[in-house]
Amino acid sequence: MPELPEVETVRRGLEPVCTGATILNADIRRPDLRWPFPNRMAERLTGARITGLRRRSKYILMDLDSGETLLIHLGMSGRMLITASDGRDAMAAFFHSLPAPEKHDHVVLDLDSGARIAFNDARRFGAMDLLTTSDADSHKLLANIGPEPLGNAFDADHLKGAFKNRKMPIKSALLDQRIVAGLGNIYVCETLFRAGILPTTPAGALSAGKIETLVPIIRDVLIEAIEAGGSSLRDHRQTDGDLGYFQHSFQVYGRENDPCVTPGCKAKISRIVQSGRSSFFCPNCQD
DNA sequence: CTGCACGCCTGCCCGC
DNA sequence: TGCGGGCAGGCGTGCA
Repeated sequence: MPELPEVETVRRGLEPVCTGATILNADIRRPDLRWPFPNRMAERLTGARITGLRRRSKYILMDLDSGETLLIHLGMSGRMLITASDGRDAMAAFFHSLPAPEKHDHVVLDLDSGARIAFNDARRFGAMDLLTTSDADSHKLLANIGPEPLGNAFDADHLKGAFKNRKMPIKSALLDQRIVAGLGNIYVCETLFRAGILPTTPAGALSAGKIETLVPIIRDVLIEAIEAGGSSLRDHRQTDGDLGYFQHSFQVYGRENDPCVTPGCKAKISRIVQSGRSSFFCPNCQD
């Protein structure tokens, strides 16, 4: 599932073919994803030049020279597929060479670079919106998101404040986007394993020392996953269609009943359900 | 305010 | 081989 590292990987894949390119055609192939598309989205995208691609939490922000920003959320199964970015003459590419849209290609952008960007999302938990670039941070979906875990605003003091007096299990707290941006189920499980913290521990019960170790562990887990090109599981693919491979590095996620990777630990990985989501942990290494 | 259940949506995988 | 059910889960909504 696209969490922060996968979204960052997609952003990095899109950047070289998008930045500086003009959208020649926008094909909106259904009226909605999770929510209806904004009014006249195709018209507002057509002719706009892409000035940059940013990421905020799990959202991709495509800035346009029209003064608007296309907000993209991949949801659970969303992918951005790039095809035909081979430098051929753009018009020839349009009329002769681009592949037909595939199933679940809901929005297809043709760029003057000859690239075709297809937003493909089987489950349609994804979303798109167009917002005024200067107001992007106050957009409803972005306004209440916490600090970027790889940024300077994320530190132990921030977490201590967020966790204080909270009875919510640490698993849920780290999934709460208002506390820290971009973490999903996979990386929270991996983080808590590395930190030696049981997912059921009330956030407010964590010692200052544990919270201090949590910060660099969260950063390391995310950075390693970004460097590995994002994980994939069943749905997520990188922009070129290849599967990511951080999935091979999971130490607990998806490993129920498998042996713990800690040398000398003979325990098996457990799975419990918290707030309807699976938590994987080692009952011996985490407490 | 807090914490949690629910629904959205489809594909995949398992068991029969 | 086909089919039903469970599961995956980000995130907004609504409830206690």
